[in-house]
Amino acid sequence: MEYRKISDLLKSTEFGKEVGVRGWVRTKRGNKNVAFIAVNDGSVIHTIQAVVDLSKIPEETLKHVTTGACVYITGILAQSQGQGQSVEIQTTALEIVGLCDETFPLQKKAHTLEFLREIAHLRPRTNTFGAILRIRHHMAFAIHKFFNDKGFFYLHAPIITGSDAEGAGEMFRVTTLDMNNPPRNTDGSVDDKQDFFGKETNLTVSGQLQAELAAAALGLVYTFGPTFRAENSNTPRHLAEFWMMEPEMAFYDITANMDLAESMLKYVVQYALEKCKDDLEFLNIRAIEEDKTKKQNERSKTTLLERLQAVVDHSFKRITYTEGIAVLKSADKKFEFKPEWGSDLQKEHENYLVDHFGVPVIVTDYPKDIKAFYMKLNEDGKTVRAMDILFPYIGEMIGGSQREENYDKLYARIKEMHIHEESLGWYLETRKFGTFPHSGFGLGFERLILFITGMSNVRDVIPFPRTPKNAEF
RNA sequence: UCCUUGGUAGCUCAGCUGGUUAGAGCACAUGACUGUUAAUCAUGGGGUCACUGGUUCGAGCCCAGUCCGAGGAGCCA
Repeated sequence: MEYRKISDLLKSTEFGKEVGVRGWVRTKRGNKNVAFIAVNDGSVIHTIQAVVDLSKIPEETLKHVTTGACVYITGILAQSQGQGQSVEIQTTALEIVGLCDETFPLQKKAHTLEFLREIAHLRPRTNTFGAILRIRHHMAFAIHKFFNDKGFFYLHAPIITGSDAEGAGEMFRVTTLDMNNPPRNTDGSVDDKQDFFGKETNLTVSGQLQAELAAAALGLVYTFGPTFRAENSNTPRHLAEFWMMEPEMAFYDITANMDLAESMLKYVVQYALEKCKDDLEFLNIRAIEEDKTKKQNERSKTTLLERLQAVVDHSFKRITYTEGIAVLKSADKKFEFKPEWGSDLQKEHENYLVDHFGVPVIVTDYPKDIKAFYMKLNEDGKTVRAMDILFPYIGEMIGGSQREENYDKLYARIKEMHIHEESLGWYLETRKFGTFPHSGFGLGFERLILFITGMSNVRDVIPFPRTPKNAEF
């Protein structure tokens, strides 16, 4: 007898063969003659039904088959006599490996996502989170596959950084100093020279600058790893610890950059539609059910599966920031913030643009003053070669740019923006020694998963979310 | 961080204008039932009304503060 994955057994036609499954009980039903145990092992969203003849299995054993218990079940694979499933196991042996008493918080009913966040150590055992975690895996794999197939090299950017000038937000300090009694300089400031690295260090907020260094040697590279922002952001789209994927391409201009980003997104969405069918169908129904609880005007006009298919089928709309502002100004809608050339697009503006064009929108050529120092200046001297990809429900999915490769212009920009140039000497040297045109972008992985799964809070698409005032589990 | 909103049984929620012993469904326990599909039916146990203080003859309900959650905004991915 061989233990098998439920995903295999549900597809099997080896009726009459003895098989075994190992997993966790989702529900038990029955009467005094027969019991039905639904078992899930995580290999698929579905359960397999084990049929137990009560004259063969002691009642004492069956008593401990409770929701959440871990069981090993052996039996004969058979075509089901019931309606709900095609395959089932006629149980010959049943072993309770892990008891689960009535204090187990997951019940045979729907729970709110808020409650499940409080029991994040148990929520992978729900259908919803099982589906999300499987999809999350497949999406990470699809990203690696996409880039590998295109000849990119996966670069491991450092998690600990000594650079304090990346300008992407508040950082988490990394130190081994005694917080209660740190060594101090004569002026009272903390003496970082005595710290582990001999200087102030932090957790990375981006792997981009390191990726640029590697692109100057390997040509096409990407990073994919955890990223940390100590911002006090309390929104459904922000985490203090999230995963970011950042490709960096030598000899790509902004257009090639956009082409790559668009084809990558289409590739991974298509991959999900093909490889995560069962999970997506479950989440599709889940989203429809959830929608019914909302007010009429807040309900979505499309289903999750329709939105995913639409991304694959349609080209993204590409407009410049200046054109975008013009669209917003002529819009038949009152904005809380008036669209004005020079100020950043507000959430309501992004939403309007995406809604207006009905497809993901790539906005390019933003005013230089609202973008990062490393973006390439356009001939007009006012705008930079930035590109943001805006998605329905999500907002900014990708942010990228062509990089400024001219040493003098980049140096001037660093000065202009009062950035600590000493800590960026190594970065500037890429422009000094064989500088090259290049581009790249950053993709927030959780935001991608949000879009793919139809969930609405990033805290529900990462196993153990870290947010302000919350680092449980 | 700001604005809005919420915290009542293990879970989801009701609780009227401040008035007797705080309710329901699910879950759980016991029993019934010859194949169930979140099985069904009957019976039963289960409460620091987030916390602290105040107003009142009387507070789940009113007031103040604190903690925590959610939504929106900002920051961003």
